[in-house]
Amino acid sequence: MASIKDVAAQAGVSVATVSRVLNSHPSVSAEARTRVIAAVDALGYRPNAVARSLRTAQTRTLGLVISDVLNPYFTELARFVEEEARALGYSVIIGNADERPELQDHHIRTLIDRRIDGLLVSPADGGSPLMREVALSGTPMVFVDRWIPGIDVPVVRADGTGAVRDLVAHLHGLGHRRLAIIAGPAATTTGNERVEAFRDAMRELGLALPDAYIGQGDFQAASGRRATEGFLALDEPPEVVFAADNLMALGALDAIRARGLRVPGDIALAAFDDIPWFVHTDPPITAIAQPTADLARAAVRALADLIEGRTPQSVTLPARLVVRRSCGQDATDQRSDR
Amino acid sequence: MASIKDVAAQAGVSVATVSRVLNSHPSVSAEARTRVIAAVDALGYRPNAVARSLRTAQTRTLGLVISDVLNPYFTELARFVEEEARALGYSVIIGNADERPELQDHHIRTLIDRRIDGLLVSPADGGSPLMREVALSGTPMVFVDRWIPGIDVPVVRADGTGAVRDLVAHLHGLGHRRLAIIAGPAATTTGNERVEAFRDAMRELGLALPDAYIGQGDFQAASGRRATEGFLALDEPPEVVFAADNLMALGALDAIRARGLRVPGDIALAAFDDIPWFVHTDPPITAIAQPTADLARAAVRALADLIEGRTPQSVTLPARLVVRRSCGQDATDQRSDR
DNA sequence: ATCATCCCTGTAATCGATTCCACGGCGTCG
DNA sequence: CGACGCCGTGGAATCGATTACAGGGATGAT
Repeated sequence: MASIKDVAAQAGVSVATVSRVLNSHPSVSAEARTRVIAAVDALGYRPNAVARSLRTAQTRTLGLVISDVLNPYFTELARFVEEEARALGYSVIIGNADERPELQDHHIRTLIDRRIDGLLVSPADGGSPLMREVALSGTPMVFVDRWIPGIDVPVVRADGTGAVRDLVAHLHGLGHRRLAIIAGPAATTTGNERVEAFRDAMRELGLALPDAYIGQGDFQAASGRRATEGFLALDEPPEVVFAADNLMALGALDAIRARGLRVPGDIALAAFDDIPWFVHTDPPITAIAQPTADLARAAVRALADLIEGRTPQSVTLPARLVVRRSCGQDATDQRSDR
Repeated sequence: MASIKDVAAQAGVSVATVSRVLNSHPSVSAEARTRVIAAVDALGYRPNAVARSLRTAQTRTLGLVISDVLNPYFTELARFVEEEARALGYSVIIGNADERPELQDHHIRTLIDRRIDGLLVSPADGGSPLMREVALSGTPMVFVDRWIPGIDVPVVRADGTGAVRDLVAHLHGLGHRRLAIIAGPAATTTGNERVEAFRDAMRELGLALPDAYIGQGDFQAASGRRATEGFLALDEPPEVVFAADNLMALGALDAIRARGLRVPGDIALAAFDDIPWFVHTDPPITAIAQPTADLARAAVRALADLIEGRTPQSVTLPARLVVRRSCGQDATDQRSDR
């Protein structure tokens, strides 16, 4: 593979001149410039990004560590993150933590070793020593979706409290009183916040949230199934199951089906995180939709700001309720499907 | 960030010795080794992967260019690719081509510029000049899922002909005679092969595949919707729509719903590529499942073989039919759901 | 004509690793 | 006792870029 030296030789100039042309430095004569350009495409020369990174101490690469790529919400987030990053001239390396803290640490390690310019993280846990160390070390870092209290980096996330309140009101309006939730891991902010928002919204309507109606999940489908089986085995099972993410909702649906029950006839179902498939499930599932594309864009921009020395903004965008048929029909509550 | 020089100074040895310790070179005295190790973790030193890559001319990184991350099939593929690569000591950089050839080229460009050790590609088109050039240049490269005729690199893919034949037989057994297909782009191998397999299987049963029953899609949901609308507008619409991937099946389902028709009562639906959501759609969708994890593993291994100087294997694994309810009930044809 | 200035260019240092080569010390063998 | 070989070590070259610095030539001003 041709190097800058070969180009210099071919063009009859020094490597410095070649470098200047490539970086469109002003002080190069028109003649030298054309000769260099000719040599560059005669040789099919492409600058070695590794060498360039070593010298300039920047890689124009962002690291994105997400909790679970197979979760459509995160897939979509990753896709928009890459899109915005590309628009700003960055590449993205995605690390999939699979909701496993040690895997998350592994990815952070290798990303730092590769000297990525900044890190976008949706933490799978409450924060490892490594994560604190990285944040303290001055590596530009932004939390997206989930964050870690006590680590002082910008956070870009959706606020679901309003939408959860809307959801609970919707359920209440349909006559449901016994509402259960499948929570995410307590170590994640989204795990806690969604339960709290749910509890608060219920309290406002004078409903209690007994412990038996709080299932412990881990944002994976299997845990949604287990938690739902637990609910269904109660003497007085809930009338509604609200899953704190889409995969657990899928598991819940499995468990309900396995019992031979029907949604929403026998039990209602709702989920946090809306995804295209929810339109096509049987029945279509009522969900709380996050503005994923906007979150991704804001997160990348905050990180780029941090990297390039500007002042980054923490951003919180509202999530919104999307009513479908999985909680029952309600003539006063019709909305568009997507 | 501490460099090897700092470690050398701290340990009172030369950088050469530090490097030897880090690479577990044999000829280092036990004493020097312990001093170096002490210095390394006193300083929290981590080798700079960029510098190392420059010197050794290898990055221990693979590039994966896929046609569409939002397609659950490719998401899953990517996830298993990363898993296997990690097991072999490689990182993965994913480039999402979004079924756009120019974006695919962009990603190949930047990956090559970053000097990835090898490239895993599921081409979105029939092959750009760039792709041919890269293949010829000796960059280790492997095609996965789709491939490009005339470019001589190992191919890891699933063979769907058997499964398609099973599907057509299943449909025939249910009494369906007018079968339509939504094809993928003609520039992709999977786009063509699936149509050919379908046509052949139909011919074997004495069924014709009129041109009007071949819809042209691009593996995206919207095209599945359009093609299906076309079918439904025919004087004699098909009894079955077979979508060549899961997203087009989703679009087909949309179009069928929009017409107020029911699956499978009014029209049957089947898809290539099975995904977890197909169990939960209304109705559950009959699909052809690829052994995604095995494909991913085989592809990474072939690429690693190529990189490390062993002889790589092209691999073709069989896909299999998974019957659900979207084509109608058939007592003789019951299988487990997943 | 002389000198300062500006423009263009090249030489060389540098980034942080790896690795070839040479060298000093010590043990072994004849 | 001398030669040889081996082991551990350090110096320095190298990978492919960027960039500070210096120098040469042309130009303009005085």
